Amino acid sequence: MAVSEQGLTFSPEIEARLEKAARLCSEQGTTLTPLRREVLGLVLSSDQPIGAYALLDHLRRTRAGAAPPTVYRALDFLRERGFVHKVERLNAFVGCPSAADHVGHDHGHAVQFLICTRCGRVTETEDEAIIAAVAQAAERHGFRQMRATVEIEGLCRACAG
Amino acid sequence: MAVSEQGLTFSPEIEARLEKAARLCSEQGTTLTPLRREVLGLVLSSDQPIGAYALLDHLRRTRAGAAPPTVYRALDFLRERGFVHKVERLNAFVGCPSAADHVGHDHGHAVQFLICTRCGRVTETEDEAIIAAVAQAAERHGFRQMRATVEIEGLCRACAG
DNA sequence: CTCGCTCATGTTATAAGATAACATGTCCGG
DNA sequence: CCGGACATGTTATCTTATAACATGAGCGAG
Ligand SMILES: [Zn+2]
Ligand SMILES: [Zn+2]
Ligand SMILES: [Zn+2]
Ligand SMILES: [Zn+2]
Repeated sequence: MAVSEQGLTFSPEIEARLEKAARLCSEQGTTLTPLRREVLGLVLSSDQPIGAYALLDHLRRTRAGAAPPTVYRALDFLRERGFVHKVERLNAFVGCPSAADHVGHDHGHAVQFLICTRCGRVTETEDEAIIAAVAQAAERHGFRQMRATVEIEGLCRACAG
Repeated sequence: MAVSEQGLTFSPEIEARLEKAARLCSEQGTTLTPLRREVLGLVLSSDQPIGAYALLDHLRRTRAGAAPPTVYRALDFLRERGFVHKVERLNAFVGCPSAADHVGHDHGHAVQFLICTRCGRVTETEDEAIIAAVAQAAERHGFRQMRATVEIEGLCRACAG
């Protein structure tokens, strides 16, 4: 992405997603501020999960005063709205490919990640069979499930050869 | 647990599990050293997942020189042998209730945790339906799965009331 | 016996991830 | 003009984890 007076500029596809996110936010009465927009753009521009401090390094190109709370607060906002997910195994963040579909309601409780340990790429899925199996297992234990973290590690098709 | 000249002493049930673990180690040609034994005992004595630095605090009662690597190395050893698992959501460690069953081969790739967000207790399960659903989802994506982290959060039977 | 290897641990330092607490500034309605 | 809501700035600290190098016990080859 490029640096301009207005902050970072991203690829056309990502700019389009940012526009959409901005629209969704204003429909909810919230704001995708320039800071939040930049953080989301950076996450979406990464082809791998990106850590908070890597985001911070990028942010500092345009925002001298950026500090950890700067990026964590933006990430909190974006995660609450389902634009971004955290991959627990990696302590890193990915953009949600279907953020527009579930409009502002975080589906993070029903998502699974496929993490390639070779190329580092992460694929998001929403697998009904896994969701059902998890719900049943929880029920069988008398457990009132709120959310589930499902992160599958291995080799992606390309890397498995 | 009590502190003696020999290090920490645990409850009889836990001492029995430590004995068993020691036997399993020596069958594999490894050693459950006093340090590793203490760390395992501390993990088993906790009714909740315990963090590395909490373990470290306990350890220092008997080992003045204990430092982060002391506990992380012991945990690495114990995890490799399946005596201990890490709960990723909590960055904390739990004892494996079935460590003796799978003798030295870490089943951590096929385990699920039920985490109660109220009382903090964690239950380990090995649910075939979840394992199968995860394997199928991976396969459908052309993904060669190595392991899966499945951590379910909610309220346990007691806490759900 | 002693050299050199392996393994376990000690020791020091730092990296990496996350949050607490308080300050500042903008916007907007009353 | 005041006061509250919200976003961000700022400083400090906390938690989690690893890197890198040092020490020392135990053991087998020669
Ligand atoms: Zn998503
Ligand atoms: Zn790959
Ligand atoms: Zn287990
Ligand atoms: Zn509970």
